[in-house]
Amino acid sequence: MRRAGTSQDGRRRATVTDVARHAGVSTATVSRVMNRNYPVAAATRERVEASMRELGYVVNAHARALAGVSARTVGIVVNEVIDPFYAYIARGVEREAAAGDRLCLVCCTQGDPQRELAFIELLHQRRADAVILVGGSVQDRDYVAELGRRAEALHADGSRLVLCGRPGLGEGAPTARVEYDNEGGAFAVTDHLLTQGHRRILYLGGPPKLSTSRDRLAGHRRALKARGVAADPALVRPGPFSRSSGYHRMAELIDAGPDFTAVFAANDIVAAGAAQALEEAGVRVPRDVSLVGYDDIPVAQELRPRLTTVHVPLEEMGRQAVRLVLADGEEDDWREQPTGVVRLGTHIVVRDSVAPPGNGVRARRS
Amino acid sequence: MRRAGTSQDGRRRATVTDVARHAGVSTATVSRVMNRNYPVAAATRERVEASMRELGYVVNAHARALAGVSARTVGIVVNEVIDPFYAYIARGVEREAAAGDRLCLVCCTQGDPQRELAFIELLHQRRADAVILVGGSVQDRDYVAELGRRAEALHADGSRLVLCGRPGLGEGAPTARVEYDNEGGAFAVTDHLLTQGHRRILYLGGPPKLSTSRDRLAGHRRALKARGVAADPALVRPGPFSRSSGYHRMAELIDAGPDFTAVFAANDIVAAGAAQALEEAGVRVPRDVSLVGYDDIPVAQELRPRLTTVHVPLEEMGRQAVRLVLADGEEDDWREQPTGVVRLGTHIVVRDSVAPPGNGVRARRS
DNA sequence: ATGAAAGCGCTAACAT
DNA sequence: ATGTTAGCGCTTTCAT
Repeated sequence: MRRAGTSQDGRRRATVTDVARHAGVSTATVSRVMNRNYPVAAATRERVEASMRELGYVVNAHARALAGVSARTVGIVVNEVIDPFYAYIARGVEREAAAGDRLCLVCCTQGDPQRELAFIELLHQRRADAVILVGGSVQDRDYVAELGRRAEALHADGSRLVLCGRPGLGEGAPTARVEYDNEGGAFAVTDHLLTQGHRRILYLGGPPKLSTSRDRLAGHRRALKARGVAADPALVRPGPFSRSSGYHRMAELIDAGPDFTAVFAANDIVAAGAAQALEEAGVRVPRDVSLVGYDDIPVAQELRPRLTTVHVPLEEMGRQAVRLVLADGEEDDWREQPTGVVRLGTHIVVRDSVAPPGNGVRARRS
Repeated sequence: MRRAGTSQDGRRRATVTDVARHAGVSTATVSRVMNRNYPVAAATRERVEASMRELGYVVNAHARALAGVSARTVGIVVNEVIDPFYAYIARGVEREAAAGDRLCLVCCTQGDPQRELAFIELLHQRRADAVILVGGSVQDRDYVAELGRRAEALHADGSRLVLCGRPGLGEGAPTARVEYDNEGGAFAVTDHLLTQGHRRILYLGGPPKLSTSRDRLAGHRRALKARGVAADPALVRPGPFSRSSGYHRMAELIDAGPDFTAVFAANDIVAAGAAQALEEAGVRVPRDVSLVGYDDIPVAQELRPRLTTVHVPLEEMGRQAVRLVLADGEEDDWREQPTGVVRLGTHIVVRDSVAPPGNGVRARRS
């Protein structure tokens, strides 16, 4: 390995010491010029800046961080950057971080909790100002306990674990949280279907262990109950949050499933898959069957008919996640408390995929 | 500001020294245990590891980097994380980086070249192993020269500037490059339209100063020329790479534009907007007018009719970008050379949005 | 307004 | 196999 400080062409890179010598000042002065946090004579400043330019000086962020300055970094851990749900949240985080003059370390777990833990560790090693965990997770007892320990460790180092769109870790854990009304959105959209007259609603759910899935299903059930509609277990079909899963589950159920006149897909991606299966089976939306999704990502507007769904303020969640723990300039007072929760609303957005019950899909077991 | 090394509860965080003392060994041994790069007696190792656990020791990546070890970080600079074009490339970068045990700093410029420069600087300060610039850019002379200087500076510090899907910086610049056959894809898809019998093809281009736009337009023109079809300037309409721009430009041209029987949108997003305008105007695709896009991002499969487009190996571009400059383990031989280029192919993917010329859209100026 | 010098936490010679 | 120690490049008291 190349020795530290030695460049490709063998010339050492410039350091504060070099700049100081070149400008005929001390390193302290150079530091003061860079950080503008202390008075420096205009002439001196000029000279130092000229030297920096001439030597092609680039400050070493690691040295700076080691000397006790914040690394100005926030870490964000998501399943998948290409999934719009995460991408929008990531955008919010990135923008708010950039506004606070910070850079963003993005980590993708691909849904693997072990990888999630590993990334938290890596971000802790880099002394990230905050570590933001995004999206639903398995709520396994041991896992939650382990996360609690990590939260503790981060907090002890002056950083913070932020849970964005996922449940808390229990009383003790020093985490901040950004929630959205997941259950409420599911309630609202189910109620919308009910209001149109639907009674047999097929629920194409998410992975059953994910907190997000559970909350949405809970909202759905509460809505049914509120209207006194019996919850038929045959109408609840959990599965992965993927387009292909939506497609396959839907195709299967059209072929040999229970009767239904409406479909509630637990997210828009699953809805897109379901829409294709419906289309291929010649089932017209919304004339024969109504369809709704969840999240309100762009695909909802591209589907035909355009998809009625639940809007989730994804980008805002990302922004709040960083704002919650990183107040720049202002007094630290209330932010010093280790836990803080922000709760954002969701709302239904009505488009063209819902109508009163039509022919529906009838059981036609072979 | 809280003093470095002092945690929330006032207890100092553990350092190698603490671990060493606790385990009754020297700091060197602790380091050797962590890095597994040197023999350590099994018993000693156990003891050290126990101490690390007990003290909740988390290595400080900055101290490590300062001591001369790579920061194991790659920087990626994109326009926008929620744009699938960039998101897929970012995914490739992230995965390849993770495979090489590195973390990924993601920066969004929102299309602003100044911000791009600022991010390059920030990534240099953090001593990223590589800085990957993604997507087309303005090829303004001064700007290219400035980028060249940054490439030089990075290279002098043992890092590398990688241009991913954008033109080189000229002979001298020590950059690596990942290209894709942008011009060729545009040629192929135009030729496809021509083969179907189209002669009046409306070209809904990208921003005229972007290299990506230029290359695509060039391919389009070459295809026309190859078939001896005159290039009508009225049929070339540049504009932003956005859905709304596609929508508005299309609507306007339907209303009061030149005749055409096919539309080539310079990317799928623009195509999605155009498709909506066509739909609203009652122009049927592909019966009345054929439509093609570029990039082959997921929306192409959601549109109805499904969009014929040009596939670009986005994720692979991202992977290659990091692979090109960061070979782990293997000999450095050929990678030592400051410049390297990888060129990836593109290919047309035929779906349902193209047919022989139909009624087309006729000029009906008000 | 500026300088001198003591760390920050780690790694890698160099010793033993 | 393990210990000693000299930096890595910066910030920040404490002097002046």
